[in-house]
Amino acid sequence: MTTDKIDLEMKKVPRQARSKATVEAIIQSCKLLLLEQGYNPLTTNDIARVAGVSIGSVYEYFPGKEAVVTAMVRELIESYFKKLKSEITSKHNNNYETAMRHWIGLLFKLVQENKRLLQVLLFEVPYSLRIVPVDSIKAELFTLVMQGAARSQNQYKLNVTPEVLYLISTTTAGTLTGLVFAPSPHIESEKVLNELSNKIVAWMRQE
Amino acid sequence: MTTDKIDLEMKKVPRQARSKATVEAIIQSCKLLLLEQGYNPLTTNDIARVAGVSIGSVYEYFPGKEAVVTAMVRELIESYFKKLKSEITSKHNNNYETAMRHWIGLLFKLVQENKRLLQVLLFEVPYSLRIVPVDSIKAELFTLVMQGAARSQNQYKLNVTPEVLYLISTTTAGTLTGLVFAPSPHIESEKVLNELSNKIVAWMRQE
Amino acid sequence: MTTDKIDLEMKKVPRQARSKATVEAIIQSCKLLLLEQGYNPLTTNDIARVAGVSIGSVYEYFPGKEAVVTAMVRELIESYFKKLKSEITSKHNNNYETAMRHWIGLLFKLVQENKRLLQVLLFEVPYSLRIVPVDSIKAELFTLVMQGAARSQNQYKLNVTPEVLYLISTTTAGTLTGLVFAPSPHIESEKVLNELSNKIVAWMRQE
Amino acid sequence: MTTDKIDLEMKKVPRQARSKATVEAIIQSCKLLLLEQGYNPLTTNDIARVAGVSIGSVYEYFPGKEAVVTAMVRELIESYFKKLKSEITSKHNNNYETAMRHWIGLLFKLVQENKRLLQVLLFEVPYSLRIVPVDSIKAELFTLVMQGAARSQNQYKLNVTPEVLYLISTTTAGTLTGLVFAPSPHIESEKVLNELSNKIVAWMRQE
DNA sequence: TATGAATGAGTATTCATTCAT
DNA sequence: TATGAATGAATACTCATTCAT
Repeated sequence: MTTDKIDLEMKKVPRQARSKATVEAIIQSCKLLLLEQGYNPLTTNDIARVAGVSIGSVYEYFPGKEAVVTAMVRELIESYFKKLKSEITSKHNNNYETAMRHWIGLLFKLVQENKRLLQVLLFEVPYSLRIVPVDSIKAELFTLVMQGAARSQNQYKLNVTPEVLYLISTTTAGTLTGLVFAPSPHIESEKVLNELSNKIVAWMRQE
Repeated sequence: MTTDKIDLEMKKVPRQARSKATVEAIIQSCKLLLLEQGYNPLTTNDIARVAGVSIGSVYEYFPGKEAVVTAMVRELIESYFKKLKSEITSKHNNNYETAMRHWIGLLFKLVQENKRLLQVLLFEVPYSLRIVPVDSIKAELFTLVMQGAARSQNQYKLNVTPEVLYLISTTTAGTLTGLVFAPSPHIESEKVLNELSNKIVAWMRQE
Repeated sequence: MTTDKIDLEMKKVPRQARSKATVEAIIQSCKLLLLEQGYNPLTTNDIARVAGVSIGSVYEYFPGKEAVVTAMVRELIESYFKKLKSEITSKHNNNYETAMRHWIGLLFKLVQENKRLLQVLLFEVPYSLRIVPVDSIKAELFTLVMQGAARSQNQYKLNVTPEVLYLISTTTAGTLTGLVFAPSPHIESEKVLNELSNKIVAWMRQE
Repeated sequence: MTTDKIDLEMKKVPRQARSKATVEAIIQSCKLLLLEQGYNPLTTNDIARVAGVSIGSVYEYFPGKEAVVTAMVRELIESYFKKLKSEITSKHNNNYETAMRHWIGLLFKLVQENKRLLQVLLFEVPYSLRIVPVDSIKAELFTLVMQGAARSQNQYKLNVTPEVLYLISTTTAGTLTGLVFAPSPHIESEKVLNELSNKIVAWMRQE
C-alpha cells in the first residue's frame, strides 16, 4: 500500500490482433511469474522476457508493473465469475438447499484449484491493486446471488434478512480460506463443508 | 513469497539495557512504518532512520528487514495474546454463552482497533514471515480455547465435535475479517455479530 | 582467494557496435584503474564512472567486478601473446642461440614496459581470477615454444629433456621477475640477462 | 596498493605478559584467517573474534588491519629466517656443493610446507604491506649467504661474480615458485631440483 | 510500433573505526 | 586497560523507466 497514487489503467487499448496478442502475452507472463515467485520478486523486465516481448512493449501498453497486475487480476476475476455464473445458472431449477450445497462446493473447488495463485493475490499483492477489479465484479456477483435468493424466497417462503445473508457470505469465505490456506490435520474438508452447508440451510429456514 | 530461504532469526539477543533499547526502537520503527506505508516500501534504511539508530545497528541484530518484521510480528502477537488471555480468563465464571459472546466481542474490538496494522500483516506481508510467530502462538491459543470449551462441556453437557469447533473458528474469522476489512453499507456490525453469536451458541447446544 | 565461487563469465556477449564499445570502455577503464590504484580499491562504481557509462551498464554485461577483471586479463594476455608470436615467428630462421637470446630480450622488454600493470596482476589480483585466462593461453604459448624447440633440436641435434625445458622457463621467469619487480642496486639487467642466456644456451647444448 | 599512505607500525609495544599474549593472539588469528580465506575477506572484526579479544583491543595496539598483517608478515619472516639460519649454519663445514644442495632443499621444503600461506602473502597481500618487513630481513639474509659464499670462495678458489650470485637467487626463486604454485604434470620436483643444483654448482665452478 | 541498450536513483549490506562505560 | 555497542561512509547490485534507432 504505497502512499502515492499509482496509475493502474492501461495506456492504450490494443485494437489489432497483434497488439492484443502482445498484451495477452504480458498478462499471462505476469500470472505465471506470480505463481512461481509471488509478488515481491516480480519485475517488469522478467514480465517482458517471459512474455517474449521487449520491455519497451510492456511500457507501450502499461504505465508500470502495478497496472499489469491489476489487469491480470481483472481478467482472472472475470474468468472466475463467468465460470461460476455458467455453472450456477445451469442449476437454477434445483431447490435452494441443493443450490446452496452446490454453490459452496463450486467455490471450494475453485479456491482449491487456484490455491497458489489466490494465495499470492489475497495475501501478498498490495491491497490497492485488488480493490479496483474486485469492486467492479462484486456488484455483479451480489446481484447474481440476490437473484437466486429472491427466487428461492418466493418459492419456498424463506425470509433471509440482509444480516443473515451477509453472515452466509462471510462464514463461507472464512471457512474456505481456512480449509485451503491453513488446513488443520485431523480436520476433513468434506465434513466441515457438509456441516457448514447444514448450518447455512438451517439459517435460511430460520431455524 | 521469495523462493530462496531467508534468515528470519536475530543475529544476537540484546543483553544490556542499551542494546535492548536499540532493538526495541528498531521493532517499533518497523511497526510504525508498516502502519504508514505498508510492507512493500519498507526499507532497512528507513527503519534505522525512524528508530533513531544507525543502519549498522539494524544489521548488528537482524540479518535483514524480513527478520525485523518477523520479530515485530512475534512481539505483536504475544501482546495480543496476553491481552486476550487476561480479559478472557477474568470472566471464566460466566457460562459458555456469555463467554462466547464476550470472546467474539473482544476479538472484534481487537481487530477493529488494529485495523490498519492487521491489514498490512494479513494481506501484504509475505506468508513466510508470518508462519513462524503465528504457529508458535496458535498452539497456546488453541489450548486456551479448548480449556474453556472443556469446562463448558462438562458443566453444560455440551458435545462440540472437532468439526463444529473448527467451523466456529473459521466462521468467526471470516465474519470479523469481512466486517472490518470489507465493510458493506447498510450492514451493521453489531447486528451481524449478534446474529453470529446466536448461531454459534446454538451449534454448541447442538441444535 | 574468496572461498565461495564467484561467477567470472560475462552475462551477455555484446553484438551491436554500440554495446561492443560499451564493453570495451568498461574493460579499458578497469585496466586504467588497476594501473593507478591496484586491485583492492577497485570498485564497480569507479569502473563505470571512468568508462563513462552508467553502473547499470556494467551489470548488464558482467556479474561483478571479478568478471570485469577476468575479461580484462583475458584480453591483455591475448594481446601480449599476439605481439610475442608475431615478433618471434618473424625470426624463425635464426639459429636457436640467437632465437633464445631474442626471446629472453622480448620477454624482458614486455615485462619492463608493463611493469606496474603486471605487478598488480601477478601480485594482487586473487589467484582465481587469473587462472582461467592464463590457462587458456598457456597451452598455446607452450605449443609455440615447443615448435621452436623441435625445429632447433632437429637442426642442431639438440636433446633438451623436459626437466631442462621446465628449468629454462622457471629460471627465466624468476630472473625477469627479480630484475623488474625487485631490482638490486649495482646489478645491471643487461649483464644478468646476458649471463642467463649464456647459461641457457649451454644447457641446450647439454654442457 | 592503495594510493594514500597507511600507517603500518604498531601503536604501542606490549610490555606486560597479558598484553603480549593479546598481541600474539591477534597476530595468530590474522595468520589463521589469511590461511583460511585469503587476504581480501580479512576483517578486523573477524581478527578480534578469532583471537578471542575485543575489537577495541585490536585498535589499542594496531592502527588498522594493514598493520596487523605487516606485523604478522614480519614475525613469520623472522621465524623462517631463524629456522633457515640454524639449519644452514649447523652445516657450514660442508663443502659448497653439499651446502648449496642442502640450501635449495631446505628452501623447497619451507615453501612446500607453507604453500597456502605463502600463496596468500606473495600473490594477494598488497605489495606495500610486504616491502617493509621483507626489506628488513633481506639484508640479513644476504649477509648470511655472502658469508657462506665468501668462505667457499676462499676455500675452493671459486670466483662467483655478483651477477652469477644474483642469477643463482632469482633462478632458484623462480624454480621453487613454479614447482610449488604452478606444478606441471609429468614434471617431478626432485628431478628438476637436482638438475637446478647441478647447474648452479657448475656456475659456481665457473664452467 | 517495436526494440533493447542504457540509465541512475534507490536499496541492501559491510566493515573499519570510535568512544562511552 | 578492556569492552563491545554504535556509527556511517562506502560499496555492490537491482530494476523501473526512458529513448535513440
